[in-house]
Amino acid sequence: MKKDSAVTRNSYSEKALLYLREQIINGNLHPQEKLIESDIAQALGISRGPVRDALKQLAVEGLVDYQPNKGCTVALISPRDAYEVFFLRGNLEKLALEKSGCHIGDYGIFVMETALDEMRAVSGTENTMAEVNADEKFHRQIVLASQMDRLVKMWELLSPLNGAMFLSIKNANNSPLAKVLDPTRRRDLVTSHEMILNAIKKGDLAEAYSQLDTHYTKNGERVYRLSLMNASSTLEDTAENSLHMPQSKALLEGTAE
Amino acid sequence: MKKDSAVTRNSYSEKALLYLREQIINGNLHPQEKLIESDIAQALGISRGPVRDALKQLAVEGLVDYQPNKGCTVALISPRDAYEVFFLRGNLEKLALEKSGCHIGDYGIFVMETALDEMRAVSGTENTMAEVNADEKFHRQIVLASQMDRLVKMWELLSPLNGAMFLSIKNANNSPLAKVLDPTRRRDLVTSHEMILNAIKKGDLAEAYSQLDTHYTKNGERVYRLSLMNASSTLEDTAENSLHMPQSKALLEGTAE
DNA sequence: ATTATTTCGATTGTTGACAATTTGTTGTAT
DNA sequence: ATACAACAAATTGTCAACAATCGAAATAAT
Repeated sequence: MKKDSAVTRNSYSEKALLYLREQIINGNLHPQEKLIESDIAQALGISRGPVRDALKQLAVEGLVDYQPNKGCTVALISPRDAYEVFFLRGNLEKLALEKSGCHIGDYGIFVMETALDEMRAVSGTENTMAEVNADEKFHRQIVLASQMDRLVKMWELLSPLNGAMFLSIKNANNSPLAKVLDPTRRRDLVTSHEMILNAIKKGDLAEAYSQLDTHYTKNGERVYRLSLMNASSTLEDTAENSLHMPQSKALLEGTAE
Repeated sequence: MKKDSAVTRNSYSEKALLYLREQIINGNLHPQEKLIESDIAQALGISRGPVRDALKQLAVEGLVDYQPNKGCTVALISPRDAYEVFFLRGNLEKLALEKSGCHIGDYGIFVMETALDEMRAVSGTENTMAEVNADEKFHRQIVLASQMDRLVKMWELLSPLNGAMFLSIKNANNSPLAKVLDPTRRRDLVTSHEMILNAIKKGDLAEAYSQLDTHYTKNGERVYRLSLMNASSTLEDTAENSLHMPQSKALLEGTAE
């Protein structure tokens, strides 16, 4: 009777949130597309209330733009945004490492290696959602080790956006140019995480900083290149869309060494 | 102010949000006190919908704890939480300074000096809310100079909690012990900000870092001492505090001026 | 033809009622 | 008395209808 697991027993608000978040991250809903509460509610077979809750949460996460009395649109993630998210995520993780003294603990290490295995497993497939989940599981351990609740919460707030950009990289891979880049990227996904983990295992804080920097810097550059392709191919975009990317070389220098 | 139209025409959700946030920060609502949607709605003369929205937002800000199907309580801010908020705020500002190359701009400097004047003005009074506002105005310029929207948003998310702790410091000043500490604190409020601003004016990034660190460290230690006092004095109030919202039948309308 | 004004449709903001869930209470059996 | 089940009260979650607002088409004015 009471066996219904926590997942099945989610509230409608939660269901709508998960549904919309996945739809956005998977690219089924396109940037700047209008999100109409009644339509979403009808599609999910629920009423507008829970949908409104979900949209507000998504607005906090930055996946959705909200304007009072005007409604929500799927957020258009500019190269600038992407840079910021990677920069913040990376630096939050560096702060977490500092706080934990670069000590994750046996269980944490175990989880990270499990996540690495998952990355290797999906490395050949097209299952981007699995990639995102593995990546998140890996990095989450770094943040959790800080034992700072607010830091974790803050980091989690950036995760959906991070996932969205993961996906946008994948979508760009449908273009011919990207096909070439893809294998490189997939290899990097595994190896760069391996190098991070190794540094942490050694307890080498400076090295871990450095690996985190290059990891997020690479991602930043990838998204930047992607945005260029998008800009040239599809979007006859408005000027504010293509905000110039900051110096992509020293993307994350921060307090490292 | 001149934003009269904007303020007056705020949505009920926004009004409820501002009202509740101020009530919590001012200490009129006590930690762990249950927040019952119907009561708040009735007190404000509106319905539960907007109140729910406000509570969800407050939960994101960390001023309120939310449990599904159980409702909201005013967040109990532990010394640990206080430490984390100061730590994060300080480090976000350091990141911002780094990004701006420690260059705030003429207007920014002007605003910061204005904020400093406000601090000096209220230095002798009991107007803690004014202190909070001035402090916020000062530090916000640092963050804005980074020109990183996400960073600003993230920093703003911490502001309500920061304000709440400001206030809790003040409340503790009602105790006899704190009376001694108070003048010191008020002097520090001005001087420590002066030192931060001077470092920034010189463009001395390292010095600014250092001043920010000591500033937030001092605040952290203050809140920590406060928590010790609270623990010893109000020992028995953990379990059953008052349950209902006392005053303010129509306090909501008071926003016009 | 262009600009200003009005109307109207679509969408969000708000509400009060109802359903589901949690919590406290009462009664019963051991 | 204690533990446990059924019930009752309080509170949150959801819904469908209504009101307020925005945007665009239609109309009028210059």
